[in-house]
Amino acid sequence: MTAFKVLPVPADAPEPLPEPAVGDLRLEAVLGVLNDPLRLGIVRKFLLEREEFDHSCGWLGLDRPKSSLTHHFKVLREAGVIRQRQYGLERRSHVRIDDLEARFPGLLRLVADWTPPEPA
Amino acid sequence: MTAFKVLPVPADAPEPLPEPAVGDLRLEAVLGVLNDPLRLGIVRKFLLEREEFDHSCGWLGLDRPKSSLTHHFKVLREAGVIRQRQYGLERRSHVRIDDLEARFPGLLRLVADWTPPEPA
DNA sequence: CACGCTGTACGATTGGAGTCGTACAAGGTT
DNA sequence: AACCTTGTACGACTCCAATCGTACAGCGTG
Repeated sequence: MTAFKVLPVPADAPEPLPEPAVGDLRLEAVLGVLNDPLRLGIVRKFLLEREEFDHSCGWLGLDRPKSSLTHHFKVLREAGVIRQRQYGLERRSHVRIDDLEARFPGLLRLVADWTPPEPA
Repeated sequence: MTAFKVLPVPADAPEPLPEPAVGDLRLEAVLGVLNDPLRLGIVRKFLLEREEFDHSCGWLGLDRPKSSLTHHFKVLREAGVIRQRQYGLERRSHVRIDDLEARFPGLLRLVADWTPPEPA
């Protein structure tokens, strides 16, 4: 039913970092977090190009300082859009596809179909 | 096909106020405008309780100063969420259901199903 | 024409979010 | 242990958006 690839979570995976429960997801919070082209691009790339279990912050290859990326990933996690786990050095993330699809069906489709604005 | 009631526009209706064309609607702009509980409530009420052709600003019965409401309606219009026409004294608005459904299918369903946060 | 009504325009204030530098913590590697 | 790598924490700065008061414009009615 879900149009996006959901990868299995290893049994020995670390606990996710603090995040809102599915029932606590708020539409206005999710939308308020997806109004930024940078974050929209992050979520979109996670949806379209996911191959392994999940990806570290640097996998995106964004040309921004690390402290900026930390900020955006934290914002996405606290709104309930992504889940983060600590794997040794790296903090890997993935989109909470099932949760978002359950609460806001169709929303991720819009994000995946989003076209970034002209860089010019 | 559209799940929302679309009322016909009278032939003698005034021209709409300046607004983005359908093709120019931007997801990040629309989401960025719907991240506010007040505006989310406005659009939701327009979707659920629409009976006449369209409604004036005061129809909502919101307990806010007029200058605040003017601001929010303008923001919604400039993002392409609502269309506004000047009818003599009143400026009446309606949600651009067809346009939004064409560009971002399913988005209005999420807004209509939205539950306002606890006022407590 | 004078008044009332709807809504705009403008400006001031406020709070919050994005951006990023620097310093630091924690795990891995050799 | 020394070092590298990944990412956090904190703080400062800037900028934008929300809020709203006041003054005004436009239309309709008596």
